[in-house]
Amino acid sequence: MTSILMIDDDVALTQLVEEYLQLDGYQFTAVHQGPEGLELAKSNAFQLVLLDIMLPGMDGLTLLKQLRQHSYCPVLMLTARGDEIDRVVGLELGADDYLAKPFSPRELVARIKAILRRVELIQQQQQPQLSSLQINSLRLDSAKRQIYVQDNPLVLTATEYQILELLMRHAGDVVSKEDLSQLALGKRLQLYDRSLDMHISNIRKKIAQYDEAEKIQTLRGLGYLLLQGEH
Amino acid sequence: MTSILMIDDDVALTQLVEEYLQLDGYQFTAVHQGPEGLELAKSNAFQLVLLDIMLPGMDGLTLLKQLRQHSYCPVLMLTARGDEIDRVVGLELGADDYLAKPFSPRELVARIKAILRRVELIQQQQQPQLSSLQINSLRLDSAKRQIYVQDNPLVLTATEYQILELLMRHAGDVVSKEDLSQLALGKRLQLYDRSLDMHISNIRKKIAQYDEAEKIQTLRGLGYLLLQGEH
DNA sequence: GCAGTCCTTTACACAACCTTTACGTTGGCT
DNA sequence: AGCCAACGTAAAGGTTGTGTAAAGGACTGC
Repeated sequence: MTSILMIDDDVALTQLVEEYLQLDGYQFTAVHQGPEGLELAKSNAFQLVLLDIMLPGMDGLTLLKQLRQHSYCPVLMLTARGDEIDRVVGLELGADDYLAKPFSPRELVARIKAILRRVELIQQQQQPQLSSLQINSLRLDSAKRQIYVQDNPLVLTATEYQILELLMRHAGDVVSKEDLSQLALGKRLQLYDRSLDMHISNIRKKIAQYDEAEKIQTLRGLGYLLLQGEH
Repeated sequence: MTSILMIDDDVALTQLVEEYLQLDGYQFTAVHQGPEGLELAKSNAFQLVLLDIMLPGMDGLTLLKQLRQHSYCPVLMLTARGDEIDRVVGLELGADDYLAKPFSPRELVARIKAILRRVELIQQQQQPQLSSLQINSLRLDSAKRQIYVQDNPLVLTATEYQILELLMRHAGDVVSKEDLSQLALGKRLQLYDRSLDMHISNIRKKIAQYDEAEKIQTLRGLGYLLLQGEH
């Protein structure tokens, strides 16, 4: 059961959110005071915290800062103002995403799911994994931190290796650019940020040296995909 | 029981509407002051709000804006003028539909039903869904975001996938063009807007590559339909 | 300092995609 | 039958996301 904690002084809003999230099968708890919320969040009993920036008693950003001393529980920030500064500060303090009020329940649910999916991806990464993996003509040797194309070792930079390993470990599934950026580059994907595209381009070039057929597929608007099996 | 709130200072009109809506089995409440209406609407006790643009005490658009900070309760705007500007502003603020006064009670009821039906569709969308689904020779794998025709994977664009998934999840039911447009294209269907028709046409072509018999049926004036079972 | 390596940004080209236009067809209606 | 609105779809148009070369920074080791 996925439990979500909402810290917001707007009681009507928390009730609305509660209805929607329970429809989606989430366990929901709301508190309306900053200090109380901090205590609950620190308990690590929740998989996700929805945090209002404007709180009576304790500012949301302060709360987030204190929470981060104890817990890496994912946090989705909410704010009444479309305030860019809060946004930047919040993301720097370790918020996982940001949503401006007013928001639609649908949008909220979508953001929540995106965060939870990414957390799951990260946890998968951390679990003991196959140290060796063969995808078509690509072979991953994670002990040696080396990837081969038809037994030719690829000369990859650290970032390129991470991206390609991610794609290989999820071969057959689409991996979104947002996920790749957060997991391999360690930053959120910004509008007009092309650096991930460049890494993909470079990886493709290096693979093509040895195997013209082995391709990273592009799924426009969705992400990248390494096809499993025959093509 | 479906409850409808009407915010309009024209008492004669609210009484007229009350008669018609009660005939149709709706619970009806009318208030004639903006602030009072806002409070009631924020309570989320109503499934739909009929909102006059011209209000004493508080402008309808202002009211809508404030309501949207707390609630995504569907709103049908009413206005005395055939004012396009109000219309655009209102829809941007998140009104669900717009009706120019004077209107016929029949038209009003039709609009109300359309909104409620769509809200229900959206709520269905939000509920946990089967990740896999077979409709005749079509198979949906929503985890992989892929649809197969007789085990051949379809190459669909994001929009085409959304449309076909919607049709598959409501196989056996007619899905209106208005609903498809709002849910898959994210915009209201405009007069002479043929883009949805084009998407349907393209989807049909792609399905026909693999199965000539599998057809999306057209129900003239109603929408599209994917037939369940044998045809 | 300088060279080397790597990541990111910039800039432009291109391809994929969505929408509009235009014209043909269909089906319900009187 | 004849009309008209709704629909089918090819082709053109416009928009957006992606591919990639080249330049710009940041960092490291010498």
